[in-house]
Amino acid sequence: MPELPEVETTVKGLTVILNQKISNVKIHTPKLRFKIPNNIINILRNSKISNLRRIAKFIIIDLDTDYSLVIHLGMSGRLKTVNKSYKRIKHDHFVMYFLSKRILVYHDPRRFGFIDIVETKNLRKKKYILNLGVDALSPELSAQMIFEKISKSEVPIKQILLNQKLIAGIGNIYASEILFDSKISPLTLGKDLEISLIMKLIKSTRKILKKAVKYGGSSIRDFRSTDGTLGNFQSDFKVYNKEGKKIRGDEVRKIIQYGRSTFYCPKLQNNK
DNA sequence: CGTACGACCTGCCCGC
DNA sequence: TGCGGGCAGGTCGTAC
Repeated sequence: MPELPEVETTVKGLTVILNQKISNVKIHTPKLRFKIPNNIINILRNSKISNLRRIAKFIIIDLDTDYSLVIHLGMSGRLKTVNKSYKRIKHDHFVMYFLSKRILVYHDPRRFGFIDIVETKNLRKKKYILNLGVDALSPELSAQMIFEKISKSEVPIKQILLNQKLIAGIGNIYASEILFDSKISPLTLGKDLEISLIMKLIKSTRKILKKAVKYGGSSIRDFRSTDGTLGNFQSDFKVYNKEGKKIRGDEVRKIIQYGRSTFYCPKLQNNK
């Protein structure tokens, strides 16, 4: 998906609907990853958008009632905001119309994303939120805490970075980029990471993700923020999708870990 | 319990 | 040109 920076960029792009009143809602595809709740239309209609936020890779749209709309973009989900001239295209699954004539469209070819409506006070009790670890950009992310949680882990650090129960927000692209930046091999087992290396890893995590947010999300060549403009970070990938590229005398390699691609430089990423 | 892997989907790109 | 295979930003359920 959209990883943390793309979700953050999407949320920022949604400020155009802040305080706007929903006039109508259309569900064109009842089931995405999960079924869209039946009562969603009644709850959304005539309510106003009161707040927008991100929890890990989840988009939270708070209403001026007691409810919040939750959107996860899966692998290929996008939100676009358009004006009255909107023509529905393939994979536009869910559409919200505003009194202002602005329109919010959820578009998702693979339908791995989902849309939910929950009482705001119960949001943190939802399983998909409850199980999340500390946000990758939270100041509360500490090396000590991560060290304690992975000090017995036989799982390679690349896979650990993708575990949302530990650190939430990192996905497959930024995992490779973060490991390259911190000069840590993706193959290093959790139990073999000294605390000093974990500190380095956290530093790189903040550096890489903040930069990606600043540039408006990356990532994949066709990521667009809600107004349709492309993210700019793609030119900044050092290793992801760069198999064979030479970096300071080392060559980017592609390996498969747990069925997912990892890109890294074996000599540069030597944990020193 | 932690871990490993297939499943869920469509589209695109590559090689034959 | 067409077709089959493999791969793609994520996460969950199941089987050890």
